[in-house]
This record gives sequence, C-alpha cells and structure tokens, in this order.
Amino acid sequence: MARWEPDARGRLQQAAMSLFRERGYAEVTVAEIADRAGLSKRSFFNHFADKREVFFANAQFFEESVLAHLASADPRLSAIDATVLALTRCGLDLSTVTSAEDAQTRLDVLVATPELRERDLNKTAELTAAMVEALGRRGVPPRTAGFAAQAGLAVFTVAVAEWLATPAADFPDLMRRALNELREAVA
Amino acid sequence: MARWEPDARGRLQQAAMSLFRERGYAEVTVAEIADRAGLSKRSFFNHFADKREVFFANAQFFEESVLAHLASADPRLSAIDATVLALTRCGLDLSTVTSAEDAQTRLDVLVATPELRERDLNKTAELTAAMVEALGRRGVPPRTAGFAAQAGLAVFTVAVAEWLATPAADFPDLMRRALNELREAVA
DNA sequence: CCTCATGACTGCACTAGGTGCAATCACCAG
DNA sequence: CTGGTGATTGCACCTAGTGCAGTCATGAGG
Repeated sequence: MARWEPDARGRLQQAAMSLFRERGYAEVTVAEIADRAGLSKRSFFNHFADKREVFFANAQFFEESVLAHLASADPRLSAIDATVLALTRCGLDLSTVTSAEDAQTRLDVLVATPELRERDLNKTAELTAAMVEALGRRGVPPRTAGFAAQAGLAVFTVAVAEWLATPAADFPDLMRRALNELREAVA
Repeated sequence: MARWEPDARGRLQQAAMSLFRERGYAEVTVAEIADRAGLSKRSFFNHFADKREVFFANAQFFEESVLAHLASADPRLSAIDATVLALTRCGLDLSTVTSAEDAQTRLDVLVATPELRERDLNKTAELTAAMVEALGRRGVPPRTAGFAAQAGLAVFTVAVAEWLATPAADFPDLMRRALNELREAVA
C-alpha cells in the first residue's frame, strides 16, 4: 500500500471544483479544500501558488494545445489565418473532451467571481504573449502578431459563447462568421 | 481649524505612489501607506477597496474622459472610427496633464508587479464594457461594439508605447499608423 | 539486511490583506 | 442647547500565503 493516496493535485482540484459549485468560490476556504482532499492546507500551497490557480488547473492544457496547433499550421498561412485555424481546432478538441454543461457551469462560477475573472484575464494575456512568440517563430513581426493574436482570441471568445448557446452549431462555421464580423467592425 | 486634514484620499494616493516608487509595491504595507498619510490602516480601507486600487485612483478619470469623447463624437462616424477618435483625443488630453516621465515611472511599477498588471487587465476589461455600452447608445450592435472597442484599445496601447519611446512624435499620427497595421494584420 | 538520500507531506509560527462593529468627536442645523 | 451627520479609529477576527524544520515510506546501493 502506498504511503499516500495517488494524484494529490487532481484530488485537490476535484475537491475545489465541487466545493466551488456547491457554495461559491468566496465561501470556500483553502483549509476546507485541503480537508476534502485528505491533505493539509500547507500541502495545497505546495501544489498551487494560490487559491485562484486551482480553478485554472487544466487551462495550461489548453495553452499547450493552441501552441501545438499553431506550430503545426501551414507556414504559408497569414498570421490571422493561422491563429484562427489553430483556435478553431482547439475548440473542436475541447468540445470532444468537455461537455457543454460542464463548460457552462465552470463559466457560471467564473462570471460570478470577480477574483477569478481577473485571473482569467491574466491567463488570456499570458496565452496571447505565448501566441505572439509562436507567431514570431513563423516570421511574423511582433506588432502584427500581437494584433492577430488578440483578434483571434476575441473571435474565439465570441464563437465559444455562441456555441454554448447553441451546442448543435458547427464550430468552425461560428469562427468564420465571427472573424468576418470582426473584419467588418474594424474596416 | 478643521477636525481632519483635507483630502485624505489624495494624501493616501500620494503616500502610496511615493512609497511604491521608493521600494516597490510588494515591499510596502498598507499600514505604512496609512502612516505616511497620517491615517490608520482602517481608514485606508474606507477609501480603497484593496491595496491594488490605490494605484489606479486616477484611472477612473481616464475612463470618464474616454466615454465623454465617445458620446460627443460625430454620430455619423463608424464604431471603429468613433472609438479611435475618442481614444486619440483622450491620449492628447492625458499628455497635457501627465509628463512622459511620470507615465513611464508609473508604467515601470506596473510591469514590475504581476498583482498590478492583473488588476490593470481588469480595469481595461471594465473600460471595454463601458465603451461597448456607449457605442450601444450610438446604435452599434453589441458584437460589433465589442470588436471595435477591443481593437481600439489594442491600437491605443501600441500608440502609447510608441509615444513613450519617442515623446516628440505626433500622437494622432501614431494612432492612425497603428490602426492601419491592425487592419492589415486581420485582413 | 543495513543505510542513506529522496521527496511528498505536515505542523507551527508569523506576516499581511481585509472586514464587521461599536465608539469617538468636531461640525452643523434647528 | 441639542441632536444628527459623517470621517475616522481601535479592536477583534478571519483567511491567504510563506518559511522552516521535521516526519517517514520508498527505493537504490553496499
């Protein structure tokens, strides 16, 4: 028998998410999360830098996915096309892993908690920076890369919101439409 | 003689900014800020919701300025044109009130402090939402307004960075150039 | 079989951000 | 003279987060 139950990090994440869903982020203490996971408060902070991070434990997976798709996109594509393509594929990947309801409840906790929205913006900014770097490796100048990455993510956000509202819709099509709307908006 | 020195809020803000410049945000405690302003820690939290807010005390002024310019822009202008115009005027206003060095040192503290960068993203998001609402009052549909506001702010950020690097440059021209670059990037 | 380094986990003490509540007291209106 | 207002405060308290020293099963090597 193992000295400790396996996957402490995963247990903390699950305990946290269920508690957040039950009572809301603000009403849950780190000590409670750790308790439910069978660990100490101190151990929680060995696995997560702060209380907010546990909510974004799988967001890193998303970032890696975007970057991988971006790296493998046809080098002849323009910055914006490569970005939108990568995010489209990412969205499709995500929709196979996560159900629309899970995504929705997660989003509910997010929008209900200013502290988490703030951190979410930060994650998005970090992702943007990483995408700029990835585009840089494709020879895209930084300024252009910054605009393309921000535009791509704006389009993605809109498309995901649409998809949550109508899960039957075709995601790549939603991305195309949103991109066209953005183009018209800045023209 | 007044019971209390006037402008407690302003004193707190000044005390905070000078301490942040001297030793960096993280090395300063709220108690120290309150001390220097001749107030108690408890009073600090009567004026500011948390430690980060004191750094953005005048950001609200900027938001009001943007919205005023947006409301007074020619109604025949497109969403993106009105947005960029408003931000251009705002930038000009700001450059008459604040010196480039002050803006630069403020920016230095910002970029050196993850906690403040996070809050800054939040402020930008709130401003975006307010701009979307203002554009809505001009009859712009929400989706278009969202894209225009985000694009405008992306352009503004780039133009301000350029202006800080070369304060002699013509700000409206920097805005025009940045907007053109964005259009090319998403085309 | 012994030993030793490793590494996940823990307890403890401590700092600092943040809140609720009751009290203070100059100022001002009636 | 009196009572209300409002900025300020002290105090008790909670929670997030950190540094440090210690525990102890496991696994490699002698």
